[in-house]
Amino acid sequence: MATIKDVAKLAGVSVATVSRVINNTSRVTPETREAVTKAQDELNYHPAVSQKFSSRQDSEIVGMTIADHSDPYFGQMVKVVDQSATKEGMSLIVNAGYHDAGRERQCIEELIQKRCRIIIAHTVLLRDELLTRYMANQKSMILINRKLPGFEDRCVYLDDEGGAYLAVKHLIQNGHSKIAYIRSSHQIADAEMRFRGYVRALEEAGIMFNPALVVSADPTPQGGEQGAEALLNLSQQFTAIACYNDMQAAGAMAILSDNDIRIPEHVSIIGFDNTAISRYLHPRLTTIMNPVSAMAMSAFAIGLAIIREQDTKVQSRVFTPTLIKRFSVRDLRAF
Amino acid sequence: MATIKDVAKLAGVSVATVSRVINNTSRVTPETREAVTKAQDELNYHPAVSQKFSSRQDSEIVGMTIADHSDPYFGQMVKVVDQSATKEGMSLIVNAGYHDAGRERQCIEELIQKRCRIIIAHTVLLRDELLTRYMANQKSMILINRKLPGFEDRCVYLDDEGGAYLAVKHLIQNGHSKIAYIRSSHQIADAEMRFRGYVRALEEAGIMFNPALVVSADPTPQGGEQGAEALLNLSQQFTAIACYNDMQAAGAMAILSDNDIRIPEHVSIIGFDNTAISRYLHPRLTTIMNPVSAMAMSAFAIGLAIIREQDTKVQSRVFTPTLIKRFSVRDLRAF
DNA sequence: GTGAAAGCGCTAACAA
DNA sequence: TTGTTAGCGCTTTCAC
Repeated sequence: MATIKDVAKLAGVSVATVSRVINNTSRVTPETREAVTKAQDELNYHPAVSQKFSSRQDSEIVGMTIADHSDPYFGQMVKVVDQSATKEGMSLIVNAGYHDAGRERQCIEELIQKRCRIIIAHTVLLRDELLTRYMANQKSMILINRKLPGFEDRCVYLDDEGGAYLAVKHLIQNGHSKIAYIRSSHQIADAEMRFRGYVRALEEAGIMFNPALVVSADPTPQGGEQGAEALLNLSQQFTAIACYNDMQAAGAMAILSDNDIRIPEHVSIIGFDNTAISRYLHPRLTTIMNPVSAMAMSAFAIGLAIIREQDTKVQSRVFTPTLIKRFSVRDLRAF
Repeated sequence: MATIKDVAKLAGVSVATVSRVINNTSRVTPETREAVTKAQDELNYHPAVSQKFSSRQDSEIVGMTIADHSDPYFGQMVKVVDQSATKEGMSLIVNAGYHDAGRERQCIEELIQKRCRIIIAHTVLLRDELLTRYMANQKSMILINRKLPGFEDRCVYLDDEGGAYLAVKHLIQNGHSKIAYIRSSHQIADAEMRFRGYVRALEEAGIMFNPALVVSADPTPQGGEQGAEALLNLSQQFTAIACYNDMQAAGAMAILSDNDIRIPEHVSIIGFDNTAISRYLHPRLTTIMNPVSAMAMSAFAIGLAIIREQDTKVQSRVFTPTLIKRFSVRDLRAF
């Protein structure tokens, strides 16, 4: 691989001059520029970015940690941050932890070692203590989907409890009272919060919480299938199922349909997240809007404000989920 | 941010020693190691990776370009490469071009500038000429989903034409002859190849190709909706629709269903790619398996073999799609 | 086992 | 406008 020296030699100029034409950081005669450019592509020269910033302080790269590249939920987040970063002339690196605490930590460590200017971390398995240390040292590190005591101004998250509450309340308002819940088997905060929202909605309506109506499964379509099967095997009565997320809802719907249980005629179902898929299920799935893109944008904006030393108060931190009515919930009161 | 110097000073040793304990590249007394480690986390020191490799030749990073982070199709690819890379102790950087030729080029350029050891490029808009130049200079650059003349040994791709042929042939074998096709509006090779497969299957069966039965749309659910609407408005007769991909099929199914057209009773439908979503549509979608993961693994393996100077002949390059029968195609001959 | 010092490829200050 | 040179933070010889 050719270096700046090679280019300089071939063009008959100094490395400084080459550097100048590359970054056009100062005036250069058309002839020298020409000579340099020519040498440059004759040698197929590509400046090594890592060196570019080694002499200076900064790096112009934003780092991000997510759980899983193949999960469209994160895909959406990454896309938004990527495009925002590009707009600011920064590049993006994203590391995935795949639901493993050790890897999650390594992801963050790697971003620090790569000297990212901004770090947006979706980390769910790291202990508060460790995370606190990272946050304290990385001034432009933002947490997404997590509320860390002492760093509220750098946390962006959804009101998960409120979202689930909204979902279940919607079912109740439609006359449902025997409401099953498929929760996420992952030991993470939002799983717990959503579950609490379910319980609160029930309590508020004076409906007895029945533990037998709650099953735990992976937050995936497969999980939804298993959850629905478990629910059917219980032979408990229920007229509706609330799910941890749309993926589970998709799986559950498939199983119900396989068993000739019609949605929403026989059983109503409600999801969470408003994943792209939810609009294309049959029937189109009623769900809770999770403004992932807006949250990701906000996280990036906060990070940017920090490194630009601008006011950071403008950005939203906690996001409110909203109900998206489609066709998977039946109004029992009408009959 | 603390540097290796700071650590050395605090630990009362030389930078060389610090470097040694960090990489444990040579024996060090337990006491010095202890002192260094202590200084290290007292200062919250994280070695700057970019510098680590600046003195040497290599970088231990693999780069990848894709079209869109939010597309699960690419998410799957990225995940596989990520995990393979991690297994080899390498890290991954991925850049997305978002269906823009300029950005696509920039993505590759960036990976080169970051000195990736292996580059896996999914690039569809770059001209052969330009790509040839990159391939010639980057010996461990692999193309995915593209066949570039002269570099066949570094191209991994699917037989798209064969896949679409398979899909349409399946419809024909089930007694269909009025078969509509929703093609991708993107000007890319695989869109063209899949379309050709459709035409060839028709021709081979002696069915007249009817241009009026072909509509063009985005390779997304929205595109599928538009495509299906267009098809319905044409008021042409058809008993089946073959789609460019599963996303389009999902959108098309929703529209048909909205119009009380039953699948597969009234209209059969077949997708392409076997995206996760396809199993959860109603009815479960018959589609063509696109072994993205296997292809991505193979691409990485080829890259790895190249930098390891190992035999590269072992890996598969062209992948064969297979039919996945589910419930969206009706057998007309049975009636 | 450890340190001094050269070198990696680049930028930026300072001279010319 | 251009060249010289110090320096960025790290690794790696080569002595000791």
